[in-house]
Amino acid sequence: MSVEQAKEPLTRARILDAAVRLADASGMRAVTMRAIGDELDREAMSLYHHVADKKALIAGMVDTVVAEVAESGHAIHRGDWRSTVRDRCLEARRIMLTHPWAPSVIAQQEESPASAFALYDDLVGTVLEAGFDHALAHRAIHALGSLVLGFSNELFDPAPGGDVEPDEEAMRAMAATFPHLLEMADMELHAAEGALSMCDTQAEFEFTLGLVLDGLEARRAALA
Amino acid sequence: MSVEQAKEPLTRARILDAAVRLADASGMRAVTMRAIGDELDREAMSLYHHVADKKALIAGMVDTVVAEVAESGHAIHRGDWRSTVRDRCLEARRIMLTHPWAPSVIAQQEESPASAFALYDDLVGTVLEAGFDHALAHRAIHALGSLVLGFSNELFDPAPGGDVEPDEEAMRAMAATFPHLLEMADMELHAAEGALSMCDTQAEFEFTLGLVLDGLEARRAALA
DNA sequence: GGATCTGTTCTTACACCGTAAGGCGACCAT
DNA sequence: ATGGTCGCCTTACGGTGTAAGAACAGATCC
Repeated sequence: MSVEQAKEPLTRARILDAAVRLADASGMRAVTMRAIGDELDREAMSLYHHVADKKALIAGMVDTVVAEVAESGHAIHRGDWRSTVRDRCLEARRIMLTHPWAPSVIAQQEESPASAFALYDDLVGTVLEAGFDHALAHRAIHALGSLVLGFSNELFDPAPGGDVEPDEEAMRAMAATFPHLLEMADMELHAAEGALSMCDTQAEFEFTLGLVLDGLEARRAALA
Repeated sequence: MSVEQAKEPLTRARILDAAVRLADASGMRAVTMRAIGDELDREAMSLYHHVADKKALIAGMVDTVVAEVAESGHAIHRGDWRSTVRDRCLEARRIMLTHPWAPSVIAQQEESPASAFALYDDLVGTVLEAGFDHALAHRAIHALGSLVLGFSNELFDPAPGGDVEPDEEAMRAMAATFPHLLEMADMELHAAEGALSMCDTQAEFEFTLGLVLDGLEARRAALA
């Protein structure tokens, strides 16, 4: 019996890690105090010594993800502001896609996660140096932030893989009711050449990011 | 006893209405089957005859809000595509603000709400008529959708009213760690002249919407 | 009239959730 | 030894979604 090795002690960090892992694998529904406890081979109530309550735990999960985004910035090459900011946004999105639960959870937070400050400070520094004034920098932050957070939420992907054989009758009814939409879907599906869905979300994200960056550059040039 | 008037019968629509009302007033946490039942003077289990389960109920709530956005379009004046689309987006955002729970709940949906089709069909029709090709129309949809959904989620509002007397010491530490951010906050707070927060979210939304519309117009002009 | 059927509502019950309250053993300074 | 602190566990409670079936209403047919 004395062979039993002491269990790794519980830590806030280990708890948040387990929670994030659970959410990544099985969604937010699976993140319960008891499930996290199981993951770490402890009882649910033991978590409360390291985390105030579930709300704090979720805030911690958010902070973990935002910190991951902030750190991803340290690796990227610093060129002109446009490509620097572009790369950061692409990284941020990539990370969001590895944590599909994150955007909607972030949207529910009532306080900014602490690690967001470092992220934003860096971003603001980059654009100020490029000649943005403070007002434009501020707006840039909001524009880009909402883009990264909003784009994971696809409200519109009418043909998500599954329906191999679309119901003929329903299709005809749809075509009558939503002529433009069906026409567009037709063209885009044809252009996609047998892709699973008509939406290539990555391309659409990059397109929109381009729109926003172009617009910011135009405003910056107008300042000078 | 015979004076008792028959209770209004339960309906899917009445249930969804009550649920939305509850969420608007007290947040999603308050939306429980029992609470909805109370609101309608029924038992919780009675709801299940009109709604498959809670997931379906929430999908119905989303559909109600999206339908509200779709209908808000019927009233607006149809001018050039830019102002038409702009007005629709502003209306959509206004409606989102009356249902603060909606964006994060919409983000969790795995299927497009049915009423989104009418909304998008109308939007696609507007821009096609203005000379967009199908690919550009498709991207426009995604760009604008993510804007409306993403912008309610403010990740960044560092001074939200409450802290009247910011801790001097903490302030100094922050200034050392996040110089650009604090400088910007200073300038913007001064410019806002005693506003509650440095962020005027409506102005920031309209700014970003302008960026996106400008960009789309440039792409459209390049097609011709 | 009564009997039957059909669709709605209510009763009861259960498993699971977050977490309040307090107990128990291992360490550590006195 | 002794008392204190720290980390973890046990028990228990009220609230949640919902499965199963009973109770009730009104329409339909004899």
